[in-house]
Amino acid sequence: MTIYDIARIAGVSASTVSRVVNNKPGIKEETRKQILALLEQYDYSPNETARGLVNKASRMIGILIEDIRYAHHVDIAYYIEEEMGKHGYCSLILNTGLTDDKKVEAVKVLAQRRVDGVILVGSTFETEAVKRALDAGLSAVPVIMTNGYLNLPNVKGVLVDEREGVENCVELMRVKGHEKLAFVRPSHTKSSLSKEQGFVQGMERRGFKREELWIYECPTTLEDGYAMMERILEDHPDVEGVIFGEDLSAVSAIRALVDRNIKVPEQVAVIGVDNSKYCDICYPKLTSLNNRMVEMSLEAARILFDSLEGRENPDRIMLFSRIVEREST
DNA sequence: GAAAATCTCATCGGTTCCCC
DNA sequence: GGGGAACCGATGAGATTTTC
Repeated sequence: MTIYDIARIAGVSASTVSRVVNNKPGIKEETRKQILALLEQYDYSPNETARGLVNKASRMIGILIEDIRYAHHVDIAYYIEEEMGKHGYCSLILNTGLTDDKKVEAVKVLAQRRVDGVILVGSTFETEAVKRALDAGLSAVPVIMTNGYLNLPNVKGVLVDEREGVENCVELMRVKGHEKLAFVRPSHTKSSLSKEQGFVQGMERRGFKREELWIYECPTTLEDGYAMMERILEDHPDVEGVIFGEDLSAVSAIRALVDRNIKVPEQVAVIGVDNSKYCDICYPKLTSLNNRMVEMSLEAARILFDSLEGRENPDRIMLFSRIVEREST
């Protein structure tokens, strides 16, 4: 059912139907009522593709996520999709994969789909290849990056100070009496490097030298988190606390400690990052750095909508993380 | 003369400007 | 108040031109 069909049935032109659909003035009340009744009767719904041809707007935004299997990525997509949906925007969510090639390909897909705006989830999009792709294909639409930033005129970033947050985790460990600490970063992203920097600064403030620090890298899986904790215990049996760059590995690490009858937190304390749902379903419950994923997602959606409506915002907005203490510290 | 390359135009479903 | 027509951009069908 198109406006032409409605127009034919109503005995008016398509332009008259279009005016009624868009609540434009200049239509006799009687005609408006008749057309509205027909729209209702035939359950008319406008063809957004056709609208997009004229308005040069698709009412669709793109959300790029590196790996949608991660719980906190799903959460971010959920909140953004829901928030943008309230403003009448439909979300196209793409799982880009790890490599630059795939991320660039995803940017091209969004450009082909003529999305009105884009949200990039995570600092892993902070690469030269992605920057070039955005500049080439999506320079005319607003792009919001969560937990990262690219220096382009149409890009804005919502960042969380995870460096300071992890530094505070080191301080919490000290207050709780845990001196010998290890840090496990999830991968070599800008965000995880920032967390590592927080660990280094926190430890240096306590008199440790950079080369003395126990820093590891571990993929974000249950198996790898478990194996990583075993390795740390093997390398440093006297370890008193471990800070993981994300929650999933930290939860596995607690399991590895419990399996060895090592008391958490009395003998080894554990802290994660993300403050995800995993924190409450393990025993003891995991202390975690709340990097404010929900607020960051909502803020990204708000800034994107502002940009689409022509309202200005700063290029970068910084949110501050805070520790949520549970039983593992 | 046949095949390939190139060009032209209608089509889709809306919106909006101009005019009666 | 309301109709007609141009227009949006990609696509494909058909017409025309070029090449071998």
